[in-house]
Amino acid sequence: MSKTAKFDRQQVIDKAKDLYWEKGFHATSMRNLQDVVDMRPGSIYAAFGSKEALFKEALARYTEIGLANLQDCEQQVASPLSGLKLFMKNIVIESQCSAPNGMCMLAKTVAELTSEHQELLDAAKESLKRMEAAFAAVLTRAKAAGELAPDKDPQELARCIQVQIAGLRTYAKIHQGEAPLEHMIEDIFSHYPFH
Amino acid sequence: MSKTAKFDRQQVIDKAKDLYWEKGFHATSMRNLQDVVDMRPGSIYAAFGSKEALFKEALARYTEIGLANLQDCEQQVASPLSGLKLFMKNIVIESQCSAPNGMCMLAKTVAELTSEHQELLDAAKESLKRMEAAFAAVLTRAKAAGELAPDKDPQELARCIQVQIAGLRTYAKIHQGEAPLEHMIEDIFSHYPFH
DNA sequence: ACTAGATTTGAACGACCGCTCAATATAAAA
DNA sequence: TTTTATATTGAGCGGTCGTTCAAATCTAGT
Repeated sequence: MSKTAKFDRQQVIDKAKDLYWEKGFHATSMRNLQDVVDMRPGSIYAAFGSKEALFKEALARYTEIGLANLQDCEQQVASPLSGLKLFMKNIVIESQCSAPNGMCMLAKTVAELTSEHQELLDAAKESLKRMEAAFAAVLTRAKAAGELAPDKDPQELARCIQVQIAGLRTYAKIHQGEAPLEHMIEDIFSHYPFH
Repeated sequence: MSKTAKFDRQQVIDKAKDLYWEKGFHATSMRNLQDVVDMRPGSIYAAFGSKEALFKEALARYTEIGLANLQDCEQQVASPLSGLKLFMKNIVIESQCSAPNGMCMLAKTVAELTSEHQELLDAAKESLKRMEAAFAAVLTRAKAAGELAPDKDPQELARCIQVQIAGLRTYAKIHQGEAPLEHMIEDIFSHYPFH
């Protein structure tokens, strides 16, 4: 054998993810990335291949973390529906200031990119569909636990959640802390189509 | 006096608006713009000053058209609330294919830009607030016309409309024609907080 | 200690970026 | 017709972009 890579691949992807998330694909330059991950261009290209390929890994990592967060929320409160509510509050309210960007990185990517970067666009859409499927799974468990009326359709409600999250995060970004976000989230769960 | 400008300023702004709307601020180069407006760099800079200044005019023009569309919708159906519904269907469903980009240009801008372009960011946020105020005005008229119960708050409903539009346009972009958008819009108006 | 095979380095490439300006063209006023 | 003020042109500026690659460096196996 010989020399082994000395950087931590996951840490590098995490840092790249945060920078891409903050600035978007086009506004992030490879030189910006070189600075935050503290690697020289040759090493980055040897490890990841291209700006696009690294972005794709960042999207995958972002999705992985999002799905894990959803599961964590459900376990923390030990009830599917209130777990989902906690998840929404976390990403809509808390991540407004704590995250690199108040917007969802996946939604941001779908908004930013065109068919010029079809592969990345498709990856982002795919991840958003996986998130929606995870919401539907939570809602199915909520139904089984009696938290949700038997006539409710998890797919339809998951769709609603997805729309609300995208809408609320955009709204939060526009109104920077002046919107009654908590109340708006509570309202979603206490009225049609949930109740 | 002397020579007068031979290009149509409004036409140029409209074309610039469509390109910026399609590709976003960072992915649109001045050379792309030179091509679509058929002007040489010197003329563009003499007329508009900078890439940012032209973008700002594009945002203003986009907002102007959006507000005019809302008024048109209200007049077409001669009823404030169904006018608002028509407006939502137009921008969420029709503009998916007919417009340069399925997303709202203002929301796209708020998602894309950082404090590095604070002036443009603020202009986009301001325009979104003007749109919300216009929704509130329509809803106030709806209340006066008895289309809306007297205890409803136009401000709160306008906020809801804004959230739904941002959410639905994002959702539509992800699911490219596979989402029951018409039904989802009808649902908003036939349930809480509207009914 | 040496070697072999992998990683790391950073100068530099061609392309494109936003933008400028001296030169040229044009049309209204004299 | 000449003058004069403005509009238009496009080559090209300094800089940054994503990316490459020969050389230097490092470490596991001998």
